Amino acid sequence: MIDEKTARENVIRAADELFYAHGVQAVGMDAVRTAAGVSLKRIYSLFASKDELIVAVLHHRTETWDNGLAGAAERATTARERILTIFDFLDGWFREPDFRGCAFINAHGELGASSSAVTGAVRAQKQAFQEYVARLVADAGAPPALAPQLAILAEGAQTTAAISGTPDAARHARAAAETLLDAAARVRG
Amino acid sequence: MIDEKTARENVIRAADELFYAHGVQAVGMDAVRTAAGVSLKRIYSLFASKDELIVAVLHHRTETWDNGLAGAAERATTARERILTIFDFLDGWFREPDFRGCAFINAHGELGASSSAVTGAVRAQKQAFQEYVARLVADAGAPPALAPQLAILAEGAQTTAAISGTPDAARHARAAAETLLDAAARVRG
DNA sequence: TTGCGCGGAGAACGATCGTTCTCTACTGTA
DNA sequence: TACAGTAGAGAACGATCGTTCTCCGCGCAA
Repeated sequence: MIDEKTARENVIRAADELFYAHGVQAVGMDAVRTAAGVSLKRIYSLFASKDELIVAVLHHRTETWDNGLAGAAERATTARERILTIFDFLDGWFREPDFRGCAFINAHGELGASSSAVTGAVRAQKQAFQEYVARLVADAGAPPALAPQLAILAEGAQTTAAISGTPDAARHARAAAETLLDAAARVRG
Repeated sequence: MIDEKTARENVIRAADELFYAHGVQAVGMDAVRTAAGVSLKRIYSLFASKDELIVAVLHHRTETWDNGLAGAAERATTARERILTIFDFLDGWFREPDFRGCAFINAHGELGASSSAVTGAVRAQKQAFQEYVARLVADAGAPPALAPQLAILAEGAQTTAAISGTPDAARHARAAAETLLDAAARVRG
């Protein structure tokens, strides 16, 4: 038998892929069982309900996102460059063939009205991203008001890329971010 | 009996409110029937399927959105101001108690993977908005590259406001738009 | 070898959904 | 009054979903 940790990971990874590709409600637990290779009984011993599995998947997505962001930031030497790597990271993501928008935004649109657990997980992720941007903005010595503006650019790029089906939004958002950074630098001195 | 036009309007209006408040998949046709006061048989004589009703609702939302945007723009005298009224319009919308994000983004996240008709309607609306912004940018004599940047700000403000539950994003996006407009004017001379 | 406990496969259950069908009541005409 | 046509109310149908239950087979102690 597979040990509990591996089984958990298999279920979350399979559910993540299916939920992201088809939407949460369009994927039945049977499909998760088949994809994960873990029996339904086992799944329900690991997660009390589908709702709990959804939240676990969102937490897993948060880690993936954070790691991707941190990995992209490593290539930068200055705080300003580190901010711009956010949009380079988005650009690479948008070009992945199975890109289908931000899983958190999608989950919120689909379940936000009915599941407060989902709303909480999504809100926590977005707030963490806001704080990440705020740290970078502070490191760059830019005014704090710049942070939510950059975060809004990143959010808008994600929905625009998802709906349009092209990765152009990353480039546009990056250009806007540069303009905002330049303007902030000009004001500062 | 209600005439066909009124029945159609009643169904679309009822479905729009329910879909927006609870999500499309969470609302059954029975609930639409009850809210619209139109029998199921009649609904299915007006719309071949739920999918067709969803698309009709999205078209109705497009008109509402266009009218709201045009109404806000009327108050402006210059092209630059007309661009900024977009964010004033968003601000007012975000403050409505039943605001729950952009219906098109929500519908795309929920059904975009399974219904190409929904994807098409959503994509058409977003493209129309992009073109609207592009016209205003041209009227303002700003470089065309500014248009997608402003549109991305508007999209990002909508998702940020929906998830955070506060209307602050409209103010932040407006400030960013002003900076971008100023920078474009500075370059132009 | 025998008995036991546990896990896998998937059938079963109750609820709900989109869609269709049945039955009844009403309208207008001769 | 008798009749044809239509629309409303909601029951019915088949499918699907989340969740639970049953049955079977395998590994291990004595």
